Amino acid sequence: MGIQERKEREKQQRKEKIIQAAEKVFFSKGFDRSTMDDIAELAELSKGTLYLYFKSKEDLRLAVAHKAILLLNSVTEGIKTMKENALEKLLSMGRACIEFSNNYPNQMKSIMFLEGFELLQVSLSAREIKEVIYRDSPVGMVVQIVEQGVREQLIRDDIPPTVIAHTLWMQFLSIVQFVTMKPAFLEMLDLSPSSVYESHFELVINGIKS
Amino acid sequence: MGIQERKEREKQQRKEKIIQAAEKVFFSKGFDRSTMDDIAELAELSKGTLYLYFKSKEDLRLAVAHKAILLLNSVTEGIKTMKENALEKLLSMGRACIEFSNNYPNQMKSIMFLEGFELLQVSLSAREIKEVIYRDSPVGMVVQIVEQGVREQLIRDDIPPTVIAHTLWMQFLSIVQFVTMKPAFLEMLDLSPSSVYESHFELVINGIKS
Amino acid sequence: MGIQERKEREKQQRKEKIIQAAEKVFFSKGFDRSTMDDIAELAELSKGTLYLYFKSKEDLRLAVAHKAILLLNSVTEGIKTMKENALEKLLSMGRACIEFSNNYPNQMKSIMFLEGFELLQVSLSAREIKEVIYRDSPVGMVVQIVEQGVREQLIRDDIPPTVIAHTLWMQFLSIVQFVTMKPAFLEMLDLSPSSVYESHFELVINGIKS
Amino acid sequence: MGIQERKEREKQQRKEKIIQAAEKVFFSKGFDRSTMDDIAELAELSKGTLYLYFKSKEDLRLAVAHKAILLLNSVTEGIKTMKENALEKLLSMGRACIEFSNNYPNQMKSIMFLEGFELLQVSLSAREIKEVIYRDSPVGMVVQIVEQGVREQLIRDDIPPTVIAHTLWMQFLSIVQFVTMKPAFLEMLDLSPSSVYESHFELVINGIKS
DNA sequence: AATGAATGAGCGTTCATTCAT
DNA sequence: AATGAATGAACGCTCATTCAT
Repeated sequence: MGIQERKEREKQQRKEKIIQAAEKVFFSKGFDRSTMDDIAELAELSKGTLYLYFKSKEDLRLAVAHKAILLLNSVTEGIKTMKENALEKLLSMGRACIEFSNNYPNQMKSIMFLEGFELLQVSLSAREIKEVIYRDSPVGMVVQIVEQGVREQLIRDDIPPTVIAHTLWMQFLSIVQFVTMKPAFLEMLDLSPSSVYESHFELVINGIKS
Repeated sequence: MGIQERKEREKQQRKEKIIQAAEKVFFSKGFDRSTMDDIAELAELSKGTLYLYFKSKEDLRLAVAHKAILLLNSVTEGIKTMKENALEKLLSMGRACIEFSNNYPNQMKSIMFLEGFELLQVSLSAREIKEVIYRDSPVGMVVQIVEQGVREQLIRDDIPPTVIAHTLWMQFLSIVQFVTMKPAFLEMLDLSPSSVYESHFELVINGIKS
Repeated sequence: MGIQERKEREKQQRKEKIIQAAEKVFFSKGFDRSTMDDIAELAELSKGTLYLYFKSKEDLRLAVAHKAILLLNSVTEGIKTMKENALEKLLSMGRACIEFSNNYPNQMKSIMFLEGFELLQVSLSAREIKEVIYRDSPVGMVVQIVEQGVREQLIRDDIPPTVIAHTLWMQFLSIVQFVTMKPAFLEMLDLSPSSVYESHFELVINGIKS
Repeated sequence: MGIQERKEREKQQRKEKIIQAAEKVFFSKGFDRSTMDDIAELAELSKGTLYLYFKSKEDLRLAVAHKAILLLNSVTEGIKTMKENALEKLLSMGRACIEFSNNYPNQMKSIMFLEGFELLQVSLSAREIKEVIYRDSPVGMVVQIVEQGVREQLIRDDIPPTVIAHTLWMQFLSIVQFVTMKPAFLEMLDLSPSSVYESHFELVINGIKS
């Protein structure tokens, strides 16, 4: 009864707490430089306890990434069913992602990290990557919107929608990365993050119009 | 005299040999997974000697990246003085970079790596980053070309040239990263690298036109 | 009453179940490589429950050994009251032990283990050793038989019976150990276990004759 | 020249020092309970240095055992060429081994340990065992002496010499084990080690006479 | 009585860096 | 200048034991 449920809930909370600690550590020091000790200390748990919830550091990395992707999806989900046309939807989605990036910077870094560079240096099988990372990747939604845009004759049809969508997504991630990871450059160039984002959208939307 | 010069030359050769060894090791195993032993063995020097030429592993990483950037610059340098218009120059530069990426994949990874994600996870001071990495970054040339394009009224002037240039460069790196690091996806989507690159150029050039 | 007795009986059964699980685990993986988790899982009990019945892993090891010794005693007990002379009894006892070793190899290993080498590497007080291990050791019976043999003038009396008995017992254990733990050598030497055992008996009986 | 030689000698001395420390630790606490930290501390070296000389803990175990066997061989070697008959030689060898056991108790324990119980729980291939442990095992010499005894018609020929030799050797080890590891029992039985040894020799020599 | 979550000391091994030669 | 032996702080992970429920 209630007691069972409470226990289960506490277990989930603890798991969540570990994931949150791992997020912070992974994205302040990088995955390889993070230690299970760091995470345990931040989670206010013993190192041994971590292994009660996650079978390895790699497993924890995966959990961190998956959670971030699900969170981002929950934020962008509503856009799918909106009455907007494809170009407006892409813009909405971009802005939603940026808002997400402001609200949950660690999670955004996590997504970039896992969709990004280090992927092939990781000891994940291709199956695991697809299952865990890409099954729920936001890029899927981008593909759908681009396909809608081609049907609406708003988006050029001379390039396959999947290519356009992946290109857009990668470009978007790169801009977020730029803004997030190199604030010093923005200052140097006397630019605000939002102006960079809007310029980016302006450029790419312009680029894909039919 | 001659003896002095020979000594100096030999010193440079040794330094170069170490950098070459480090390149190979870093980009076959990843930076964190590379050991100074690996590098020393490949350089046919003792581990202690490495520290005569580079004060730390991080310092060696920097040297590797800098060399790669200089090499890329040497490849793109000619474009600056060509008779082409800005849009043609951007395309030329993009294609030159891709050719560079094919000819020197390790060096290209190095550039992406150092201009990319991990940068702030690294124990470099902001000064060092600017000095070593950005002083010679290819993005400087992109800025010049975009400025030329604005003068030629080929490129939109409603967004500052530096923003356009950096956006282009980051987008370009993200596409190279995508093609290089995730070949499995290209296969899945039944796409060739060159078609992805050309689509990318098509989109972004279209996007920046005035 | 009945309820009390049933509870007591169930408690004993649980204890026995734990010992059985421990036997299996200890003798398939070795004591040090066995974990309390292994044992708990096999006993279908929680790890914490193990500590209700045994105060430590070492305590459990002792219980396992003691049980094995009692079992061996039960097998050899009948020999004491037989009508045979001492030499015949020794042979009978040796053969009974070998049969025991075939029927209960794990238990035999346990006895060898605990009477053997590792003993002093174990955190047992001398008192505990005597109490638990030697109080019921089969060597006691060997002493009695040798004393009978001396009375019967079949066994030499120039060496104290206790010495002869312990020597015989240790030699016997060493042979069982040899046969049990190094089957590869028997194969190499093209020998069957039983021929080794019979040779051994032949030699030692011959050696102790008066 | 001299400098090279000195370095080499110091290296050997360090290796030897590590082996000596390992011997002490292994045989006071048992192999599994011994830690590389223990050994490093006793050797007055850092733990890392241990791995400069031995690639793993297991490798160190092997070195300890091999050294002990070689040392024992060096002590018994002279017996082979003596003018004694086989029975006298066996006695000489037994006494030499006992003297060895007194002078080098750790090494003797090492031999017993490695020829003894734990052998098959060890992650050594059969090849390694033969190569490292048995290639030089003293049992080989026992075989030769027994064969001589059969030729001299002093030792019974109804049991194959190899069986007799291995049986003798195992019995001998078991007695040494008894005396070495269980001194409390000797006290309890009011026996001196030497009387136990002599009784043992008396019994087994008597047993193998033709 | 029974659980199982939590602990934390400890393990074998690695490797960037130092330093005597 | 060059070496390579030595260091020691980490690392990911394990597991006997405890204790609140």
